Amino acid sequence: MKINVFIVDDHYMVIEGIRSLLQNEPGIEWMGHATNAVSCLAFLQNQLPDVILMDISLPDKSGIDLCREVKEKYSSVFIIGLSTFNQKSFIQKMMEGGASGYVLKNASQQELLEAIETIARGRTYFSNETAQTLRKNMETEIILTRREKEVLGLIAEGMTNNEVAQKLFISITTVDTHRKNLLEKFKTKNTASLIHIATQMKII
Amino acid sequence: MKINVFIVDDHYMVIEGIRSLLQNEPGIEWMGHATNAVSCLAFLQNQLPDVILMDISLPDKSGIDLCREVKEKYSSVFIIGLSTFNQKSFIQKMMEGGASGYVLKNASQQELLEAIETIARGRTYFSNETAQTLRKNMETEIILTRREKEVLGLIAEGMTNNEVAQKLFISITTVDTHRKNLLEKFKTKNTASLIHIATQMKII
DNA sequence: CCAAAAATCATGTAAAAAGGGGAGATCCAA
DNA sequence: TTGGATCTCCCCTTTTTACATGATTTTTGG
Repeated sequence: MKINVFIVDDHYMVIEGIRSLLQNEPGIEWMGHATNAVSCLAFLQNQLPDVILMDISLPDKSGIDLCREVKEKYSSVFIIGLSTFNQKSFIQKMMEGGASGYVLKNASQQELLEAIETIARGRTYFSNETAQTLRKNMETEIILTRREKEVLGLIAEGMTNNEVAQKLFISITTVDTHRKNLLEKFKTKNTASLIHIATQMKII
Repeated sequence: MKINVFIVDDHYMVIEGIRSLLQNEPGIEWMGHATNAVSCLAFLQNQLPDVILMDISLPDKSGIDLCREVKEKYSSVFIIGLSTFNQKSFIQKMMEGGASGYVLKNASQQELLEAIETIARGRTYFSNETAQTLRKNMETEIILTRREKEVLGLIAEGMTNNEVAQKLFISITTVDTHRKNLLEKFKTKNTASLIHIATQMKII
């Protein structure tokens, strides 16, 4: 029995690339593609693939959210995260959202096939580099609370504690506490490196 | 006469995607691909394409450097920058490196063809979004001096003025001056937003 | 419902950055 | 050779952060 594959990605070239890579594979049936979250969900109302290849960045919604949504509604589909970024925070989030694996866009045909076949069997798959990244950063994952993310974002925009406090209708000392906790979580000693790291990690 | 096209990109799927998009085009001859700068240069020693589609991020060398190098050696080839990032700094640098245009990876088949054909005729081409970005930021290009970049990098690492001064064997007040000038150039009012913007622009 | 996590607020001191203004030395290109 | 850009240095004041320590109130997940 063939594995029905669907892809969600806003990059035409990637869609074409994957289609081309999978076209002549006897074990795989290409069901089609979507370039955004909405049309993906629309498609799923009529047809259910076995495996969805899903980009983490989509125009209308993050792949992470879409992943969660799809898994809630259709728990039987298996999702493979797809991205050019080999970054822990994304992988982690995608997995939390219910993905079964993660493949980088520079994956070879073989790797891609392996991922699809492994995941269609209900197992998990990570491309080599990804697995490495996961292991390496597993213990250094930084989890922020909603409020901390909010404060961090405003600080990155150049706001002072005072301004953030006014914006969020809280005390300056509270903002200061959040800031301290952020410095603590990121193991940094000042705002400059905090913002630098957080920006690189695409948290802000 | 057919336009000979070559592609340099470390993402297999993108290569396949473009190949698939161009395969049945009568006016275009697919010459092959390279996944890194070295093999690209090796290829060019034997054969010279009319147009090279070049990713800005390659494993061994930045596309910007490769672009410059290729144009120096083979001034007759036209280069199209290829990227998922619609960011001014990249586009600008790629153009300075001698590229004739810039296309985003979510370009449609039509857009891609248009770009190749336009550029093969010696003209320049920008995808819609790209052109917009270019215009929008044309006047806001930020040029830093060597010393400023150096100081900026150290600040991003979490160093204080004092620490930077010791590291660079200069006075604290000098570092302070550089910092002030950086804030001025970036039109920011504190270090947090300075680092945020600079990091996003990949200056650090 | 209850414990844990998150968000809130406070006081006080020390350190660092922001903002303003001024100025000499060097190097490079027109 | 001269003017512009860059790098260097200094003083002073105010604002903002960093660090230490402690505590109360919501939220939230099991």
